[in-house]
Amino acid sequence: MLNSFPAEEYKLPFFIEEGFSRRRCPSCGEYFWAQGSEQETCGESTSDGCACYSFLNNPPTLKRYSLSEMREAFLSFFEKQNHTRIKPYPVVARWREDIYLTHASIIDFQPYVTDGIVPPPANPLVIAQPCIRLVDISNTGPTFGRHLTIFEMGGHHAFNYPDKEVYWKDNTVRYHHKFMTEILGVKSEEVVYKESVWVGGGNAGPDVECIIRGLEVATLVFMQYKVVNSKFFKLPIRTVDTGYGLDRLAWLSQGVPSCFHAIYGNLLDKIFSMANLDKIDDKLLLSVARHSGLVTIDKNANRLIARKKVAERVGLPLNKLEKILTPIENTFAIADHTKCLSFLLSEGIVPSNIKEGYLARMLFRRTYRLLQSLKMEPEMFYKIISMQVDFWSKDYAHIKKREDEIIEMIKVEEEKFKDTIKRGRGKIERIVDEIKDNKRSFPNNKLSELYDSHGITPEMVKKIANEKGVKVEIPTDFYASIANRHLQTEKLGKEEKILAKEKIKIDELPSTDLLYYDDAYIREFEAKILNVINGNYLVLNRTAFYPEGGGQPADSGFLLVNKKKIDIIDVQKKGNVVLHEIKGSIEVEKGTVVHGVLDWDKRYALMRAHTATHLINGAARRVLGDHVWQHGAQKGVSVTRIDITHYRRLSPDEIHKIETFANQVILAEIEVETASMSRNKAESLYGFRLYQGGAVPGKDIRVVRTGDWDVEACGGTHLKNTREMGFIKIVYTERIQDGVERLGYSTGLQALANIQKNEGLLWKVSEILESPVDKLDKTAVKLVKELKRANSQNRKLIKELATKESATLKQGKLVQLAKKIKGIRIIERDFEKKINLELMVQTANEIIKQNEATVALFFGANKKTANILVMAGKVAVKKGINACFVVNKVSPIIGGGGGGRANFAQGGGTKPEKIREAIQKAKEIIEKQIQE
RNA sequence: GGGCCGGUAGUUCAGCUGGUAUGAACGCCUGACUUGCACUCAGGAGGUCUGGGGUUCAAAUCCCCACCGGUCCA
Repeated sequence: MLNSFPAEEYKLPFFIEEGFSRRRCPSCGEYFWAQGSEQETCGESTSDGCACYSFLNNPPTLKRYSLSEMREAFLSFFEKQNHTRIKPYPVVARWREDIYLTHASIIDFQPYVTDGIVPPPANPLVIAQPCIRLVDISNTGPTFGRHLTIFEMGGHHAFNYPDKEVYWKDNTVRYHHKFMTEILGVKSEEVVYKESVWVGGGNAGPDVECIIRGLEVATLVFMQYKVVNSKFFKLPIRTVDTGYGLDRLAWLSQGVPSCFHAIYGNLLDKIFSMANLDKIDDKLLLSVARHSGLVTIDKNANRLIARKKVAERVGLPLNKLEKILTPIENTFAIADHTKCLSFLLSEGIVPSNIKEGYLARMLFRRTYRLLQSLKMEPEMFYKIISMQVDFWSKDYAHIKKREDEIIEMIKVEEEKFKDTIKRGRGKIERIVDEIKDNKRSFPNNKLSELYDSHGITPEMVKKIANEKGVKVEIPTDFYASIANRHLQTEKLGKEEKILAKEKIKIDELPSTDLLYYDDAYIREFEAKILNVINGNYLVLNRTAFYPEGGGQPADSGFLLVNKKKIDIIDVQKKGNVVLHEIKGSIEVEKGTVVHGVLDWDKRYALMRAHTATHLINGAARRVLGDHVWQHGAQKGVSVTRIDITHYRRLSPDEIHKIETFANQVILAEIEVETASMSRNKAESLYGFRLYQGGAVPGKDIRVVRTGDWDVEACGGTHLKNTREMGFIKIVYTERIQDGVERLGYSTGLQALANIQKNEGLLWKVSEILESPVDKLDKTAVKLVKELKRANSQNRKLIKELATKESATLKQGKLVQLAKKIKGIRIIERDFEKKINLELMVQTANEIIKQNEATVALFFGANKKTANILVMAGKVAVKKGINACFVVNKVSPIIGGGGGGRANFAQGGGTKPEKIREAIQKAKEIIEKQIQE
């Protein structure tokens, strides 16, 4: 991988004109451009210590800007420079398959714009994009706001096409410089440009980082390469990708101790006072802030090492600084995380244990722990979230609309987390108690298991163990070892299916004309054969066969080729070409005209299913809330399913409501309209709700709209009108993941069939129970009650029987079977064909209870099996009886095995005819045991 | 998308190298002693060991499937 570009790449006319010169930082060794002769180092407050922040209490700007003022200054400046202002995109990147969250402004335009598939919404453009970067989560706080999990990136972007140049490196830097100096009023010689290389998201290019008074405030990236296997390939479109840290710029202009002070102002003060941190030594805070650039927590450097450096410079003992700073940093993090959560949840992320939902859960749990560490009550969480909602609604109105849902989801999360903690505590206590009893140390593998499988952090284990006086050592590489564990399992699980596909040069074939998009109701069509691949894949110039896609299975049917019927067994789309897989193989000339006929019953059922999916989705959103998104779907002829995000199990009421809503739409006879339109238009008309089925590729998007009920980007075939569906019935629901509910449903006659099936079942049960259907619930309750009573009575009876049985034995009716040797009674009893092990055991128990100097030798045999049971009282065991040994030795005679303990053992076998022989042998062994 | 853990009394769990659920604690019921702090003591009730298959003489325990839940990572 390239780690530097030639110096030429950075030698811009602007630098030469303005008297900038290229220098090398003696501290970090990197090259930079600066104007004045005074600038010796790169001027950035790095972990190498090239500089510290000199803007604190001493901002270089003409005035102080709040974040929203800074945003406006940035946007309007670039508007004046002929950039079009674009509305921010969501923080959840639903239009992309490769990532969950928007972590830079350029994300909005990848991959379609940067790859040249779709034109940009404007060119050049300017945007202020809220971004989420959870990779920086451990730095959020300790770096005083240089890192944030949520921040706003100002970006002015230009997309340069081979035939249309907008602007490139030189102008980009000129714009930047103009903004910093003319608008913000920073002195020109205070702006330092550092050379660097930017690689990310499969793209790369040179970039310059802009440093002012120690703080990096912007990165200007010149994206011009695609990275494939560590090699760079020139892209046809060169993209100006700039990122201005609007939060950092606000910080710079205010000169306050931290970026959090700059962003949140009064809100931060309130959180501080909620955390009982009213008396903060501002002087100390500022002097720590000056050196906070030294701190960066990553895999190589931990919090303590960074803190040590700061402590040295501030001149305080490490532990004292640690004690003062930790609560402050935690409060910073709380301010940041609660904002991040508000944004995430407002866009319908449901906390769960998979995908983006997991990120929300992780963020929640981290914040919750931070609150605990500050001894803040959980109610504070809600208060702060509400404060955040109000604070940000001024600029992002949609957040306020979702406030109730946000609070509800946090409530559910809190309950879940409390449960986890409670369970965890119990688990730890049990382990610790056991360790204490055995005086062993806490095993490390237990620590990993607790964390990995039960979500219990080693810190929590340590705390609880310490309370109980057991020492726990957390290995320093604990989290690394967990990561390692996952790497290993990942390797094992990665058994990629290599589909040995024949090498078809699909790209060279003309794209298939898709008749089903012109009219979804075409059942028969004429087409020409363009190609036959491998003898069994037909390529036609046009087709009405729908290829598998968007959760809709492929059509089936047949083709008439030279009057011969050929069955279509699968249809797939590769690129723009539809492949028809046929049964068997065929030899046919190219250009032959064929007649295609669809299996219409199947297709029509799938159309109903597909439209039904949109209805259910719309209904679920109305019943459950706006956080509901489609998480996946599979259409079927008899049952179709949709997975939706929701934070709770669906109640029967909710299911019925969804069902009712969907049926009301059917009765309302709503037209289903499909339209193809440009991505930009579709997004601006309907918003990102479109992407229910995930990211959709391509320049143009097919939009399926069911009145006001539902709008989705969808490539499937749909009914013309909802009335054709007839009827819809939800037949099952299940929870496939925490936060994801699956709904299964059928339409039309199939729905009726499903109901009839269930009704049939009801009738059958009613017949069996001899109870009318409407009384079945009561009958069932009664029956279960009775069954329980019968069971317990049965147990009682067995006990009673056992008592009687033992009494009989004692009375001597069967005394001939009892034998006394050295004071030990051997009671032999044949239960014959009535082998009831429980009765045998209970009877033996009773006998032993009466006289511990007894050995019970019970047995029974029916046609199939034989059983032997030996039980010895305490006295008998002391005399040397070992029931287990006896049964073990004897059971093979009856063709089986057996075992147990010294006082009790049972065995059996499949040769009942040999039972007498076995018992004889058993007696011999027992007698021998007593003799010895 | 991948991995790990679990489902046993009303509750939290033990038992799981197959062999009696004498299961434990808390809760519940009855009685005694007390009448104020998790009172104490004596006794008792309470289980189709999530469901369905399989292996076995024998399955809560081993194997497979389904359902329900927990958790870590991308």
